Amino acid sequence: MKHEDVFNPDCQVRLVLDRIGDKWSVLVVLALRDGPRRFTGLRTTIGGVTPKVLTQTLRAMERDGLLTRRVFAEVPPRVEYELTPLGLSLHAPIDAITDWAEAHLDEIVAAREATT
Amino acid sequence: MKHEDVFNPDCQVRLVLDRIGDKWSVLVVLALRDGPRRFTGLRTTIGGVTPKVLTQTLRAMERDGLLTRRVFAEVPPRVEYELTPLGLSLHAPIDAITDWAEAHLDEIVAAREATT
DNA sequence: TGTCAAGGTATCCATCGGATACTGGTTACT
DNA sequence: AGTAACCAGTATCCGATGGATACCTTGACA
Repeated sequence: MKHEDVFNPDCQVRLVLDRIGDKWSVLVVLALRDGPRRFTGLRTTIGGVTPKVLTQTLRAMERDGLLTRRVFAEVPPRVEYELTPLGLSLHAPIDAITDWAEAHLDEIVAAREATT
Repeated sequence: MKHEDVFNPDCQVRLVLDRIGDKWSVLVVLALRDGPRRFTGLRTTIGGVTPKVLTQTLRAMERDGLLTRRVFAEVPPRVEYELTPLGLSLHAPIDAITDWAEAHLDEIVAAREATT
């Protein structure tokens, strides 16, 4: 089964693309690259994300088995997020994209400004 | 400049990620893999996209230099979309993602259903 | 006269992302 | 005793965005 049927809206590869294509998931994976992080740490590291949306993103990624959420019964509360092996394996494709983005950034910016 | 500053909301890599992360752009690139296509061809090939959104996607990709739009002065009208070399170069990272998606699909679906 | 083709717009509505404010339990400080 | 701080989120509201549906144009043809 090659990805010819990616064009089918019910194709499950589409489900995965939508998750990866999510605005914040990629950044969460990058932020967790070097080990577990806490909610506020993620929030301040990833610039521009609001707590509501970060929570939604983390919950969705947890549902999909990309990361684990561990709650410590302490005060003040502590919650640690950590990538699962599945989540870690995302680094390869994500690196492919960020590398591409860095390599071709100027072309895109140039094209965009040419039509201004 | 490594992608440490991807976390900065003003980082331009983020701009590119948002474009790639767009729900339909990836599918457009895949649909144009084998050469130019016409609007209706894209529309029917890519399941579930409405004309308005497809137009928005194509216009944005054109602005960013990922594809060209060629209008033939005929009746009925003919418009062909074709990837630029820049757009073609996207296939490498996109393949990395779709391959990952196909490889880990069942894990994700299993995780998702485990919490149902 | 009416219909069809292709490549879109126009219009409307639902959903989602984002901004801001607030909560709760405990410990530390005054 | 009172109060501020800490952390991980909710609660609420609003504007932007995505999607569904209907419609437009022009020329050939029945």
